[in-house]
Amino acid sequence: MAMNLKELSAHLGLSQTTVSRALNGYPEVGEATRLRVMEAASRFGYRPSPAARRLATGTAHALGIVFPVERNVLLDPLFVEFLAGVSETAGRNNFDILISPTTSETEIATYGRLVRSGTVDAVIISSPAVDDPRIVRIGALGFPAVVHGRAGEGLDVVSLDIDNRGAFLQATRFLLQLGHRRIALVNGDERFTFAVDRRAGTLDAFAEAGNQPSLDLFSAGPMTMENGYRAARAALAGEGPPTAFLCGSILVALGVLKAVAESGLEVPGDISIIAHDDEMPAFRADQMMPPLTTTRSSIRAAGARVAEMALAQVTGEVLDQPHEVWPVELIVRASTAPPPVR
Amino acid sequence: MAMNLKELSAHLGLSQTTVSRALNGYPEVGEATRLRVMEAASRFGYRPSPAARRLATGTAHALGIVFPVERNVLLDPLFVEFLAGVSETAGRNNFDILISPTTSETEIATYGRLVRSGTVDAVIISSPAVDDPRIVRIGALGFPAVVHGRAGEGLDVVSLDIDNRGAFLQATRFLLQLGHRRIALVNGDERFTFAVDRRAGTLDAFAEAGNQPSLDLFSAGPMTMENGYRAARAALAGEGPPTAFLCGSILVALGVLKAVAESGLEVPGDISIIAHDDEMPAFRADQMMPPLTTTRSSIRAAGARVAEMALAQVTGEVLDQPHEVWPVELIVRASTAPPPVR
DNA sequence: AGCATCGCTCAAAGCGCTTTGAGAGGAGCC
DNA sequence: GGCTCCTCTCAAAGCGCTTTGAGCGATGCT
Repeated sequence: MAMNLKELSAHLGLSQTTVSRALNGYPEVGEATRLRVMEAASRFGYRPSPAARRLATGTAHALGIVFPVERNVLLDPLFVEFLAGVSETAGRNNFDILISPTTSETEIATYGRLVRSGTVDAVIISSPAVDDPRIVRIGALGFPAVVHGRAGEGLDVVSLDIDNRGAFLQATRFLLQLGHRRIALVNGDERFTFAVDRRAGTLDAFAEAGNQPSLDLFSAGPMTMENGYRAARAALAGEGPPTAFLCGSILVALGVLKAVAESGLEVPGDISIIAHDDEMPAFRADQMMPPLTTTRSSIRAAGARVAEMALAQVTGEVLDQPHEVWPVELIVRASTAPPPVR
Repeated sequence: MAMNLKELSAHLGLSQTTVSRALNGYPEVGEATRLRVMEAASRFGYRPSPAARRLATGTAHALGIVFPVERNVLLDPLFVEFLAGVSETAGRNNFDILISPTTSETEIATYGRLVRSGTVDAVIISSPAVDDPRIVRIGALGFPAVVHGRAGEGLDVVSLDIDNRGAFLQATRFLLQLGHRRIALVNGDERFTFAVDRRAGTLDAFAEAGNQPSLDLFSAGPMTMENGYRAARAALAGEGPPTAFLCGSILVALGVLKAVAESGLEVPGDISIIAHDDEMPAFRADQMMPPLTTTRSSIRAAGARVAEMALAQVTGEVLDQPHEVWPVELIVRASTAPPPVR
């Protein structure tokens, strides 16, 4: 087994106190002593036992993410990318990441367990629903948490979200300016805040321009290719088909593209497409045919920042911005054009 | 804070020993006492502190997965699905899952840290490379580990793999029987064992039939749509284009489908496609157009079994099968047909 | 010189659990 | 009754760390 503190201090002829303090950067220990301790520690490959430290300090040095085993269909590739972001900062600060598997029904209980057992110091809540009971619960518990998405109004839970509403406002505004009127929205599941916000942004643009949105062209569901395909088929087959599609993700856009192609229509000649791009490396908007116009925001960077915000709370640091909202860029590529004249 | 053992036993008028034993199912405690203890524990919502238990027993009650922050491009959606499987069994046994973020260079060190610090009781190694140093290392350490994929010969590390070689043997055999001769393989990165095995299986089928494979049609790379598309474009543009494609994943097949469509060819009339299907719920082979012929194996089920194997090692259970290899089914759907006559 | 002050170090007391070794009481046997 | 043998329970000793409160020279001030 690895060396423990007792042995190390014995080797050094110092007390455990001094060694521990030297290693943890307490000011009470002399610089010369500290150096000597540090050197010996790395020479012997000493690593304090996390369990012991945890027990003694009550801090876990870990971030918790509850992993919804069944619901993940919605998020699959996005989740990994987000996780990668969280990982990056967590790793840099020597924090572990604990994934707690759970089913929807027991999800709240799982959070409670995580919180109370002291296995983690802070919790990250991703893709919150509207009035998400998880957030309400965590808020009530007063436990360090960061929501990736929009947290309810009154709750003082730290959150980071991208400006979904602004993004879809911009995107829709752009389509309207190009002359599109019949615009289809293939949204994510509207129980989630991000989807609600996107819908709102889309409507904002119509209101701003004084145009009537065609609500029959709005749909919501899991952000998969399959659903994009299905929604687009349905929209294109209806009377008064759309001339443009707004898609919740690149995956959805892929499905839409396919449906459009099958209908013998062309992008962007007949149909314009704008998708929201979370920057999944496996699905790059600029590599699609045609390269997609997108509203872009790195979900990975968001993950990294969310982790930072969580760590800040753990260390008692005060965030000057408890609710960050990141702006989203509209990147115009080749999937948008004025609607066909007829 | 939650109640601790001391308080609970005080309430019950029993010693900590007895309460602890009652809760952990030791035989020394009377049935009546046990019931009384259990009842009180759940009534007070008592949960033993993981940290304390960890320290006392030296067992972490957690499984470790090292999460390669950069390499994940290859695996994105697959990884989540696998993780979901691991989660299921881990959760059922009250094991936590620790994700340790790492970059390729420090990956081995990360494993070492995980192993030595006692943060986890077992480690899961996914998508091993040929002669993967991680496995060699873990094998040398004698630490409980399960490899998802093929573990090197001599190393006695428990592993679970699907029969990649057999799968591609079957698939290729099927294509050969249909009359295809120029068969393209769009493989995963051939540093990984699964990809090597698939290539081998493909060659096996050619050898078995006494045919020459067209190695110029074989390619390898990340299993993304993009790469599938690129590989297929290249293959179709060359002289002596293929009449069939073998794809490493559904994603790859999607890219191939697109390239085929762009070349004005039809599936399966002009081109047959078989893909390996890991059963990602977001990309269902039977929902594609046309529904894809696949070699199918649930990566999620594999994750669940891998976790079981890891737990077994932790509890000292002996696995009668330290190297499981799961058979893979060939599911014939609508993307395969005899090659066009000309 | 005498006092307070500072810098450095230490012994010891937890943190909340498991586990060892032992004891108390009852049953079973001669 | 006296003995052993179970059954059930307990006190106490860790697990490896942090942290409190104290001690002990050396330094600075009057």
